[in-house]
Amino acid sequence: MDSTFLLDEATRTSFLRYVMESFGCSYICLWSYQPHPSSCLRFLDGCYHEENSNQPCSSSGSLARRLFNEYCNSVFILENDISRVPGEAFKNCVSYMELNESQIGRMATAPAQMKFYQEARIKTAVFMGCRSGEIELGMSNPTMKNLEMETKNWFLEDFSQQFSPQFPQPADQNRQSSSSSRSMSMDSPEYPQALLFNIPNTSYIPEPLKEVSMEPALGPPSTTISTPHEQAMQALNQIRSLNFPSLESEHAAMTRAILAVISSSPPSSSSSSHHPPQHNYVSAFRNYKKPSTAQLTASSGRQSMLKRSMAYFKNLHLRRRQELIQGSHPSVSQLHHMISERKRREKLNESFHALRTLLPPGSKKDKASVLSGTREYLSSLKAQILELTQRNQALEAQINLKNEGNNEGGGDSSNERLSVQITNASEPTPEERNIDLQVTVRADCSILDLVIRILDFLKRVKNVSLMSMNAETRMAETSPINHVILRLKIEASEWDQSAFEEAIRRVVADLAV
Amino acid sequence: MDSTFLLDEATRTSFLRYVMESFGCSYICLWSYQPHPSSCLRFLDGCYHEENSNQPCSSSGSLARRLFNEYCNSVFILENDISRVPGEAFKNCVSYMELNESQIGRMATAPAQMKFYQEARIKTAVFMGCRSGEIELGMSNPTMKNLEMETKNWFLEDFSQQFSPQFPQPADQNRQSSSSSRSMSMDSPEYPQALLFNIPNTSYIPEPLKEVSMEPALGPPSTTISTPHEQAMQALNQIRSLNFPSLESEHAAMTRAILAVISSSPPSSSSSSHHPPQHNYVSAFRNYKKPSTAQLTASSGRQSMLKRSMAYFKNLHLRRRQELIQGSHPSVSQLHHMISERKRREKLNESFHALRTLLPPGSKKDKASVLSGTREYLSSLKAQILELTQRNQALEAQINLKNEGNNEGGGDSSNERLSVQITNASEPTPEERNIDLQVTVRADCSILDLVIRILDFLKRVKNVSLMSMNAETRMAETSPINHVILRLKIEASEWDQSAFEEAIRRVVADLAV
DNA sequence: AGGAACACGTGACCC
DNA sequence: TGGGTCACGTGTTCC
Repeated sequence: MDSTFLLDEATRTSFLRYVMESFGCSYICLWSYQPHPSSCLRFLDGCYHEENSNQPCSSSGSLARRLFNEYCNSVFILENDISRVPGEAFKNCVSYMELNESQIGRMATAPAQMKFYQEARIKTAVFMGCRSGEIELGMSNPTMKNLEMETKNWFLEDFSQQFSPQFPQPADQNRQSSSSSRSMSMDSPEYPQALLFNIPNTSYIPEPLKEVSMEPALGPPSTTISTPHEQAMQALNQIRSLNFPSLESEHAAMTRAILAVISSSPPSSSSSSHHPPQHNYVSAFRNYKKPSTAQLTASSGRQSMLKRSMAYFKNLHLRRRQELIQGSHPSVSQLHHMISERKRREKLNESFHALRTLLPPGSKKDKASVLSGTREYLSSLKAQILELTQRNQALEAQINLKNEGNNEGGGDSSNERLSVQITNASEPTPEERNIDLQVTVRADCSILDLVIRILDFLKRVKNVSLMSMNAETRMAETSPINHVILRLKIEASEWDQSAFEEAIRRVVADLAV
Repeated sequence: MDSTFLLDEATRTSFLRYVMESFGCSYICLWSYQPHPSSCLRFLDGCYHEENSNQPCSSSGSLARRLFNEYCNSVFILENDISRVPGEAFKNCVSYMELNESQIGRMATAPAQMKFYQEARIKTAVFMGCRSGEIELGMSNPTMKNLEMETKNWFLEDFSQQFSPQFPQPADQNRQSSSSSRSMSMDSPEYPQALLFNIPNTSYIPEPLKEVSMEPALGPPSTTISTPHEQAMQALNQIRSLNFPSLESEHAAMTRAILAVISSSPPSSSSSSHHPPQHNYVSAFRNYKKPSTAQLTASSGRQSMLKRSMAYFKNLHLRRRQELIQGSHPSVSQLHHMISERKRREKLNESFHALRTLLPPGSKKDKASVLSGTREYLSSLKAQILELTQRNQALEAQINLKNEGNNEGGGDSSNERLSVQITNASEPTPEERNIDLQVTVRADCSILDLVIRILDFLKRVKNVSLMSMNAETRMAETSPINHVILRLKIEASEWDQSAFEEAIRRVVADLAV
């Protein structure tokens, strides 16, 4: 959820307002952590939406709104020994913390804050902590089912923590403590319309839907419903399927809505620029796969979050309906699954990105190319290593024993008295090649003679010149080891390596006793 | 489609029968290419399903069935100059070839074949060529829309060819030649039920559906329908949605059906073993991700094809409905998209497999691990290379310029052509000392000669033995620099170093021009 | 337009 | 039985 804090101001405000309207919560606040003077949380962004029904809306802004503004101007010093909100979720790194009415009354400390909660009739408040600070949202209505899942799906990021947060509950509470934090008092049944207070009346409902939107007027209570939860859900669904009779229409409406909200660049009042069904949603949705400007703040920037929101909303209605059919289990399970899958994908993509940074630059950026490119690159590296190691072995053999016959038994791999090896010192070209000729004689012969023989022989061979050479005698337990390495340049178009090797072998054969 | 030929007999037979029933075609034949005696196509597998309606079904099998069997026993020699079916699609590597009634009458050559076509009232025949042979299927009903796409989706594999096959059409034809091979004569309107002749009656319809299957009896002709295509489609959809009232039911029914067919191991008559809703579908669907037995015949084995079929059928109904809404274009486009995506995925997975073979064995097999493992491995290889190269450089530097500053200034400190230096390699003792003899010749002489001279001289000197030596030619701007370093052991109590040096100098003097 | 590439949500499967 | 992995079909964006 840190990415919410990282959004630019316009997008963030729009996003928050949209989230608020979608959830039907009364207010939403971003509390930003600021270490400067002393560790504290300060208001970063947020808004409050008033119930326009039963409130004696005074001249300029209601009392609740004034209290909200005052609350927002408060600063919350973080202290270790006091449990208060906001602050508690941030301090303890609790990603989700849901409080009921009595709890918020107990944990609120600022005077304006407490008065605001009462005046706005806040029944449930949620505090979500992250590295950047804390997100607070509250609602004055019966909470949605699985509010935790819904909010987490919006704000997401580290979902690896457990689902039922064990935040430090205030010890005393006389209400029902039904182990699940979703427990909610349903004693004051509000009008279900208030749940989505903004959807039916605001003007961003697409035109073709307005005619039919009010037709089936909230059918009779009907059909015995058991739990309050199901009641709420039923009401919610009725509202949704009431305003959006068909699936496609709802998708279109949602899409248009979020686009209208998002693409309004100035974060001014929420009631302007309502007619853009012209497809100018260029602001936040282009640059689909171009995070090339080295931004990449979190693993998923704003685009990811916005697109995620879109997709989420598209499927919300479907999931809701299915939820009604077979209880809440598949939904929470599904959401869990969905989020896990997202995580998996993100992980995989990160790996892809990481991998491609290791590849030689200039290669294609697409996923398949990364894979095949990696394959080639890997084999080339392996070949290079092979070449280097054997070259290194030659050099090391040459130097190691420069000092003295030092180490253990082995020495060379073979136990023959005479060993002649030829390796390519560099990539051979048709008309020229550099080779390393390595001769090892395990016998008590004079290395002087050995070298002279070889050099004499080389002198008689045409087109072969000596680039450099190296010779030494190393003492082993049985017999001294005479080791000669010569780098030769062959300037011949045709080159019989095995014949050359055999010739060398004959030249020095009788020295190997 | 070669994979169809590669299935084991039981699965293949079941699969073919299922395809046949799904498409509502009358018969289906696999013609296998056999080069042995002479290039020919022979019957490999297939079956014929009779219209059970208006045929005077004689004692044991109808006339059409006997003709079909005779047709299957025919052998089709492949000849270059004759266009006949089967054979034409295989010869020309045409992956899809759709013939109408008059065309099959013209291109059929075997007598039994021709009679069978007539007797069974085959209106459309499709021949699909592949490397293994040819797949033929025919139907006596108005063909489905986009038959080509449907069949290709079943048999798939190389779909990269163009969509409208330009197979060698028989030159003469007096019917409508409407450019698209989908054109079909609709002059004999059959009962729409015949399209899926088997579904409503066969016994593998799951029980809970049978009660409702006949309820809404094929509503009135109603609702002005324009083209024959739409007419057929509408009928088809009515049938489908008539027998399977809900989507989920259809999915379940399809699943159960294909499982029942597939899991019957003996390929006997199609009416046995009908009650296995017990989940024993172990035969073809386990080993979901274990092609580890080095089989992997084609890029997609039997499991892939079967699962593909399942998924296809699940979505068929949906696509049909959508097809009705917005014409045929999105369907063909969608299918294309789908298949391309499949190809892309297969490619990616192949890359994954290939990559994982390059990784050090014993690492995890899962995709993310392959990626991250590759990342580590790659960095480790890179580090190894870096280490090796700089070790190499160090070694080479150590060898090359054992002693003095060679590089920047003007090569060696002295500008003489010949330089002979002697330094103590270790602390000399009275009776033995190790010295480094360093000879540098700035002239275009042969380093070979230089070394030989020195060694020859050393050989003649008593009490001096060669421990190790090193020689190389380095290119400088003016003339090449020949550099020889020898470590000598002197076993003499008295040692005149300057005399020795002078002797060396004389030995190589004339080489320094 | 039309292919290529990607991300998404979902069903299935294995441990 | 749930977390993790995979493949699938689809929507979307870029070229």
